[in-house]
Amino acid sequence: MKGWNRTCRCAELGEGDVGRDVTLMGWCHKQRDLGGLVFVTLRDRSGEIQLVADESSPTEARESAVRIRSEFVVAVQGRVSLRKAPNPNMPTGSIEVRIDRVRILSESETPPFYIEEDVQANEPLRLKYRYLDLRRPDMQRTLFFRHRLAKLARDYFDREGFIEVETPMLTKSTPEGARDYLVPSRVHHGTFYALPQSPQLFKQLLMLAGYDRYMQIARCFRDEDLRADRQPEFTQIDLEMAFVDVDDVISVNEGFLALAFRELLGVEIALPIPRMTFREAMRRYGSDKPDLRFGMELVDVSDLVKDSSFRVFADAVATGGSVRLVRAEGASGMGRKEIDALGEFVKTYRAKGLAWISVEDELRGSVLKVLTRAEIDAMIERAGAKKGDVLFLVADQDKVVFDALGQLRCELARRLGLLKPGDYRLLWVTEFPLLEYDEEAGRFVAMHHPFTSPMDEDLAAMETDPGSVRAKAYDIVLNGTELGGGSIRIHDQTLQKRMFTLLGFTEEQAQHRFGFLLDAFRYGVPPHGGLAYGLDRIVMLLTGRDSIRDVIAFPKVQTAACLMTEAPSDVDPKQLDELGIRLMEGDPS
RNA sequence: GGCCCGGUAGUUCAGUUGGUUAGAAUGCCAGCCUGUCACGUUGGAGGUCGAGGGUUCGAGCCCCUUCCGGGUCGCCA
Repeated sequence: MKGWNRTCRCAELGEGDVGRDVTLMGWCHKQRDLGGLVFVTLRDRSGEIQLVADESSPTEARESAVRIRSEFVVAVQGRVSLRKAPNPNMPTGSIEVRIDRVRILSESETPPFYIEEDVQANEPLRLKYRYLDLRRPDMQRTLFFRHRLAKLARDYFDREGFIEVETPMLTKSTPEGARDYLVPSRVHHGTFYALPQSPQLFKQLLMLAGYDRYMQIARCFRDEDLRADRQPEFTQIDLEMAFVDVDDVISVNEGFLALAFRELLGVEIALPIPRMTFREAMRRYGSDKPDLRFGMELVDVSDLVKDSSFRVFADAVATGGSVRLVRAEGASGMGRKEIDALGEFVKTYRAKGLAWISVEDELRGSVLKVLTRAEIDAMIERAGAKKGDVLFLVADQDKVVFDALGQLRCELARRLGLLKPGDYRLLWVTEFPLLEYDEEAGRFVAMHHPFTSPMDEDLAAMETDPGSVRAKAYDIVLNGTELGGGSIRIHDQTLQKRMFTLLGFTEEQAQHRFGFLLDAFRYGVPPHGGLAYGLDRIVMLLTGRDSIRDVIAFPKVQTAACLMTEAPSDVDPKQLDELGIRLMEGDPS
């Protein structure tokens, strides 16, 4: 910098620095030329400070200051002074730097949107000019937060004896689970690498290789449709431990979570974190990731209406389903319009309808005429409903009832204002089913992945009643969002073979897909298990963002495109030739 | 793949029942201005109403198609 060395960042200066000569570098946030008196607000990642030039300033410096426009990059030298007119709304508002020398390091076109805290620009515009968006203080705070979380994870797990190992990004496609991103091989035409959906198999091999405790901040890829909380590439804090069972994994992670909440938020987490089995979570909350910040537990009223003349209820029970309700306390003020909207809401989860009973002096509701007074009174009593409450009922197969009411209770909590900021409820959900039946495939598929260990007490049922077998699998849930999940893995070859048989793989298929793992398992496998956190989601939740795009520096939009780089893009025909790829007619290029 | 919402100056938006030359705020440019910090003030420039087609004497507005963006269901072991 031709002899200029930055002495500090803008907002690191305070009243204690008055009289000090400093050199600052940053971006012009705003310039105000009052005619002979010029103010420039200089911004860097620490914050802002006001620069001032007037008649007593060197002419050259003042003339430069007049030329400065928004987002010019400038270096200034000057003396820190107390302001004549302090600005109490600005952290450095009591001081300013009287500039003696100015260097305009880079000019800037007028940016397409103003660089400020609560930007009003559309998201597509922000994403096209992400490098400008990232200048905004809230984006910078978020990325600093993310950095601190990642560093905290590395430091904590290092202290606990974990070592970080990088696993391949170009690896083998294992088409159980999400769709893979594929990378064509130039050397072997017609074959493809896959980008990893997770380092799952590699971390298991590291246990087998004797590394004992592994962690990695790992990028993962899944070629599935995006959501507000889902990106095609995302980051996991990935862990694996040898010679452990469920409690060991949970214990070391509770230490991490407590530390993270303390260091990043100043929040003390009471340990141990409560646990709930999958079965209980579904029964009470209709969800495998219940939000415990509020009550509104599901109430099963199947037995009360199984003989009802109202066929919708009776038939649901008769065909193996159920009728359940949630009680919305004090919701009787809701208008028809709002209740109808809730009906539409549950339909997105395949419920056919939403019945409701509003408990008032005179009952109101959609099922008053089709149910007997005794049936209604019995439900009100079981739900513990008082005047002012509304009961919402869904009758269907359990899967639909749980899904619809589980989501409805969260929606009601949002609408009724039951969610308080700063309230953090962590929960371990345990004993997930090992398998779930896939109607489309006509077979059982692994709920977690095919290497998840069944619970010891359920081993005998694997062949007789596969759907009932529970796994040594666990999720960590925060306020209704899954932060991470993991399992104890199968380390026994015989058991692994039984698992593959259950999943309908032939020996050949298993060998083709996971042969390297099965080979490895012949050479001495320690019992092992682990867990992976969604780093992006943790940052999202702890910084209170609604969109995962806000916690990723360069995210993709819903169509998996990057608006800044315009990826994906067509490529030079020569590149395709080298890869032995010919596009079908109608495709670009 | 389904459903819902959106696209108008650089930006954020308004635009009535289809009717004259499409507006506001802000930003930008120029002049003036010595304590501003949403500076003030005077003047000025700035539009492919996402794109294509249709209906009409006439379309930002109605219809069809399409592109782009958002939410969501399916999907995400």
